[in-house]
Amino acid sequence: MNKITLTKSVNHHIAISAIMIKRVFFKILNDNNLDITPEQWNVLYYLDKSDGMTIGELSKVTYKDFANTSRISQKLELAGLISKKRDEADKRVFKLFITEEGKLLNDQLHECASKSTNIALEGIDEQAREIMVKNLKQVILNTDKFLK
Amino acid sequence: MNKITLTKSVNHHIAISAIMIKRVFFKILNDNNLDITPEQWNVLYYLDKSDGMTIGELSKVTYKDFANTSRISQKLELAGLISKKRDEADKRVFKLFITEEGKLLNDQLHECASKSTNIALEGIDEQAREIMVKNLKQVILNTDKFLK
DNA sequence: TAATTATATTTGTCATGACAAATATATAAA
DNA sequence: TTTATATATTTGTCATGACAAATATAATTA
Repeated sequence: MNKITLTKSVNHHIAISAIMIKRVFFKILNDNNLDITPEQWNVLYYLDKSDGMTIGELSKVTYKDFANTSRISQKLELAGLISKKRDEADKRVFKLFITEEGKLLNDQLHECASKSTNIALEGIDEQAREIMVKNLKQVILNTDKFLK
Repeated sequence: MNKITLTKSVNHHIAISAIMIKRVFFKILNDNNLDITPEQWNVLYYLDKSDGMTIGELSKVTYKDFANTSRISQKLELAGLISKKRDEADKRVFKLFITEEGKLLNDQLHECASKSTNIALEGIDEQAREIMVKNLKQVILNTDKFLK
């Protein structure tokens, strides 16, 4: 039987890279006394771009399930970074809005994200980065298709 | 201020790819009625290659902390897939050994891992895969250095 | 209209990741 | 030798991810 070799496996290196990048981001957030997680930032990021998204819409763009997005939103609301409003037309739906405080924090978080990108990608030139994104998009497409 | 654009961010695509790949692997495990997680497999994988590793050694190679490795090992032991033996020379240390049952399962898991690789990397040729691994290794190196 | 089905969100449970604190044993220093 | 320090592992807590079940409201069908 053919055994996988992790030291050569793309999948494995993606997994480890993801963990390490998250750890770096965590550390930077911590060093800046920002009490928020990368996942929570993700939600802030999208709301800052298009305010009023629903939990469901956010779930799709963040590739998380409803349950997690729901809980992350609860925490952000509790922290005063977003507000939840029930949709009048469809009362099942919640729309989420970023608060002023959320916007301020979001700007700081962009700085942190930028820093962690610089750290992670040091020594990898622009062209190589673009190719990485292209191939990773392909991976996401492939896996998405399989899971449908 | 310069804001990040997630649709172009390498970091972001690594994170999403990692989640999606794990989900695919999970599904394949499930479809094959294999009651194990990708992380647990990771430990089995290493023990199958070099039996008798300690929790600490495993932590290093799997990029997890001692706490998680400890708990993952507990579950594997409970499932009869590995056994833990205290080191005679240094009684703080536990050495882990894969059982026959663990070896059998490990072979099946290699099949599943192979399947999920094929799914994730469809349409990406061998050369591109090698470049991906090379660049991801660089990311791991960079982040590792920063976290030291 | 009443019953059924679909959709949006929430809650519960378990595994994992981060991190701090606790425990046990080794090693080094006074 | 006693004390202090370092190392290996475990346990506790909280956030997140997967997944199933529950709840509320809409939309569809009989």
